[in-house]
Amino acid sequence: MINAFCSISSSSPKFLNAMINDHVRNGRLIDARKLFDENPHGRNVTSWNSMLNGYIKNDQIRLACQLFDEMPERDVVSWNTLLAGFRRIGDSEQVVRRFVQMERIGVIPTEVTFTTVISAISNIGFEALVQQLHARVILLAFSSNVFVATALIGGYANLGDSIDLRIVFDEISVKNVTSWNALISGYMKLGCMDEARLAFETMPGRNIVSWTSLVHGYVCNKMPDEARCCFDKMPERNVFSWTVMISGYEKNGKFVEALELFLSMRESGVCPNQSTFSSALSACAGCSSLFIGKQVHVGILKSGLPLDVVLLSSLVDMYAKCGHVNAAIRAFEAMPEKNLVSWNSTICGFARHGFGVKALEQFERMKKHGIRPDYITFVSLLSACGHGGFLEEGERYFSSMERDFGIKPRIEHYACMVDLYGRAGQIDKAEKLIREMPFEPDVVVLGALLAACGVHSDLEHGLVAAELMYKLERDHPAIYSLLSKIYGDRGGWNEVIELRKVMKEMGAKKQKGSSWIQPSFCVS
DNA sequence: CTAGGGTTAG
Repeated sequence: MINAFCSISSSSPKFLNAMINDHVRNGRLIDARKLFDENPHGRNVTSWNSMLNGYIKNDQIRLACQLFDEMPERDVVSWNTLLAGFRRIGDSEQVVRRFVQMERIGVIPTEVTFTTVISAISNIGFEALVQQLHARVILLAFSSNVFVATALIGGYANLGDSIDLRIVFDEISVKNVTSWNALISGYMKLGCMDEARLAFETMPGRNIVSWTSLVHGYVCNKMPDEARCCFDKMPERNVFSWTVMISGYEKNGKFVEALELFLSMRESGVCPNQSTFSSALSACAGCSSLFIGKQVHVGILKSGLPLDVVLLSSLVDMYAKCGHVNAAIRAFEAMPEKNLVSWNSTICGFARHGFGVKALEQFERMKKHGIRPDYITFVSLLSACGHGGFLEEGERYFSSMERDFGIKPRIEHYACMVDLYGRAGQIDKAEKLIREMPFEPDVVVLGALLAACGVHSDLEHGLVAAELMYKLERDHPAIYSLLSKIYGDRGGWNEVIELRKVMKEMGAKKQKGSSWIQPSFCVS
């Protein structure tokens, strides 16, 4: 009896494959491989495919590639599986490359192939391929396939094409909740609020993802109150829904609301994950709440979640922004692997708390570690130079960013430079920079110039700056407070009185400085 | 045996 069983298991590919799949489903990769190796004669393409899938589902893409190369024969499923593997790790380039390769050697793609490729390129970079793949989908009569069409909805959403988005959706012969959800997300991404709402209301059945997509859509369209209203109506919430709403408040600058909601989540019994904690830390960073930030930190440690790079960088950033620069550095040093973001956070932390020299030193360390700076690094560096009064260093960094690092200065960088020149009293240089920069000056740039004119009581340039600012934002308080300061300095009291009157009429008020009051609740 | 929708630091 036992012998009979053994002979079936080793000679029947069907049975062998079922066993391999069972192992893979339960994460027993080693057992699957052992079974696979022990039955060299009972294997067919499907066994190889199952093994390939096993590596991919267990995030062993390298081993998967190795196995793929060893395969004696490959069918379209082998290719589809490999493509899915690259998509899984977000390697769109490999997906496209392998897809082209497979076509070249004459493997006929299936609906699965298109679903995988289209959804992989929807992320970024190959958007132009969406229409071309769509054309092939039409020719092969795959348009009505719900999987293919759902992937195409995402593709057209990325292209900003709400018309084709709808056409693709209408082509689906049997729509399901996933395709409706893709439609909602797509419309929301393009800012088509009414269409998204209508789709949500008319769809036959909603699930938790539909609700979460709607909430997320409101968040992305800067409507946090609408989002909350929808969030409150949800029949059930999971960690995704909570995280979307918490990070939504955070992204819209409603930091206290974000933290209050984080507290409610803890009371609800739903466990936060790395994203949730990360968003909570950002909210603490946003409102400089060191008190809550520390408690969130403890919560992370107590949760036992793996500390990934994203989470640890949020932690560094929180401490840096809350002014606890030492803790930021300690958290940074404790990171097993550091990335650009965590380096940036430390440089930014030094810069904004007046440790200009340390910010520059940290930048040098970062370069020694072989990390390439990005535009954010330079914003921090230039602002460090501004706060420290390092005019020459600032000029040097500014000119090196494009020359040595290929980073085109953005308007933020020009604003830093205007600030730098302005503080040094070189208002003409600041003005020249503004005239020559390839952007229209914005409120930040003009604000820096106005501030400089105020500090140095430069009436002539101050008036010009104020006039420009007036065109952008006629009731910007900086205009009036700074002009009145300049006139006041020079004893032009009639002008000051006149200005005060105008300010009163417009309701402009001098911006008040205030300290951050810690919200008086606790997060355990 | 292979496929689609919702979160993530500066």
